[in-house]
Amino acid sequence: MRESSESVGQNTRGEGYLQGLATDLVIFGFHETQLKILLLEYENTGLLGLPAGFIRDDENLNDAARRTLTQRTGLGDIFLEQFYVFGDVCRHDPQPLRSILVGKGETPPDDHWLLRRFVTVGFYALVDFTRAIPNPDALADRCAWYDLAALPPLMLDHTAIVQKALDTLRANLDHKLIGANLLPELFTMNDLQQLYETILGQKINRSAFQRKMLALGILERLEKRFSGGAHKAPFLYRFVQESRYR
Amino acid sequence: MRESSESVGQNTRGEGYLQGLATDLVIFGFHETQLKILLLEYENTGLLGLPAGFIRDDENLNDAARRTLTQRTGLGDIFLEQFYVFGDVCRHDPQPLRSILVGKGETPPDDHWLLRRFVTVGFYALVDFTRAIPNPDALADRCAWYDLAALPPLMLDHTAIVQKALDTLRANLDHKLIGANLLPELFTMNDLQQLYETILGQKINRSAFQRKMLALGILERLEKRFSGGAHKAPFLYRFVQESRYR
DNA sequence: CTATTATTGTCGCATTGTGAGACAATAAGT
DNA sequence: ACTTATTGTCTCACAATGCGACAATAATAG
Repeated sequence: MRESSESVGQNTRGEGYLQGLATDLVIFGFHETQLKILLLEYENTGLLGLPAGFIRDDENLNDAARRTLTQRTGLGDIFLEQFYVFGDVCRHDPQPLRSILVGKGETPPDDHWLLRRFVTVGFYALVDFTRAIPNPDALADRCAWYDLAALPPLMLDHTAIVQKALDTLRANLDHKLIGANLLPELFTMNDLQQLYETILGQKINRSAFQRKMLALGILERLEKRFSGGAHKAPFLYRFVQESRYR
Repeated sequence: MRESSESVGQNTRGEGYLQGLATDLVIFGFHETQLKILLLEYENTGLLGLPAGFIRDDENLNDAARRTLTQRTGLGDIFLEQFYVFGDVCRHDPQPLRSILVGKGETPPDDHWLLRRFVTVGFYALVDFTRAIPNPDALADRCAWYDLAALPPLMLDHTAIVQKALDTLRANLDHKLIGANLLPELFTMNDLQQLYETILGQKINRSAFQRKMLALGILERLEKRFSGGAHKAPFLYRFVQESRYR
């Protein structure tokens, strides 16, 4: 699939896209007891930022966000949801985008559409770390996972956007089936508990957690696992089919 | 205060406003065991719709929504929060807006900015029914309360927007102090319970509700009331100061 | 092959939260 | 004074939760 974003730089008026509106994606992954998010690196500028996207004239807002998600991860059928709209005037700072365009060898006019004020709709996504294939967009040089607990400074207000996404994730932990989207197909009860502890940032009682998760009736217990670590081999679990993806 | 929206009709290019972005407000009130919302009436067209607003070039998104809220209700210091962005292409239908402009004696050109596609940020507000003074905008003829349980057909996708706002209200009922914004300064425990029952659409056990509310420590009990109905006079309550408004 | 050791699955107990009913207190009307 | 309906509070049963204890078990050490 050809990425239309290849042209957003040369397309100085942003023709074919909604003006002044964008999406910012906080894409969560989970690996080795760490929550991670995908960031884009802009090498000639030293800037780091969230994956972002624009909305085509003839495209639904949510579809635009999902298109961007698929372009960055190679995955389509995963959890993705709006969480907040960032619309303060003080967000507007054309400098980072100008640096990025210049770093790409372009000389953007002062009224380039990407240098104007943008309102951005924040989305957060939950992806299986082992299945995602990070892929930069036309303006970025790399796309890579970063540990949420040791996040470097981000461009614009992206740090605040990440914080708000994390708050939303924590608030929705009980209601939505978050584990089903952040864990691989098969996992142990300990994997699940470590995920919850990492998201909430606090310890959870082991037996109570196990009891509660099993009582929900959304887990399917398989045969035991063997190769892994020392000591008693735990069961493997899988989410029952209807519980994935919402 | 002069209402800038007086000019959005004649201002055919929408100069000074963000293009293609608007706010829609679901303003909840509570009166006589009924949940109500504010609607605008457009007399020459038979149309009904939610109060909406635009965002100035130099204005924060949330401030724009609050400005519109104040213009419609006369109230500023009340609960107001984003709940969803409606950005589907199929929302776009220039017909209702055209009818409204024509009904106002204007002849909008086909490329009038109000007839283009709009993405709208949904906000919901909680107001004290007894304090609000409904006030229409420049395009509407009346602004009035409508019973949520018997809502007439609304223009565009406004019925779906109201439904989504109600879903959000129910989901947030425990976390946010919703009673503090929908009830008058002083109220009885029965008032509070009827509000919760109306929002949730189901009966609540009386003693359990009272026990739980008192345990939250957010209520201040005053002297008894007298004049009201027959039978034992209930206590009056008030929310402790810090609990209002978030 | 046996003992050690750490981890897992499960159970029991104490505490807390919740649903439902009961009762006395009370304020208006008869 | 009596009736009646509503309120504030209590008790009881039951469910949910936090916390510790226990046996089962799988890899490793001797």
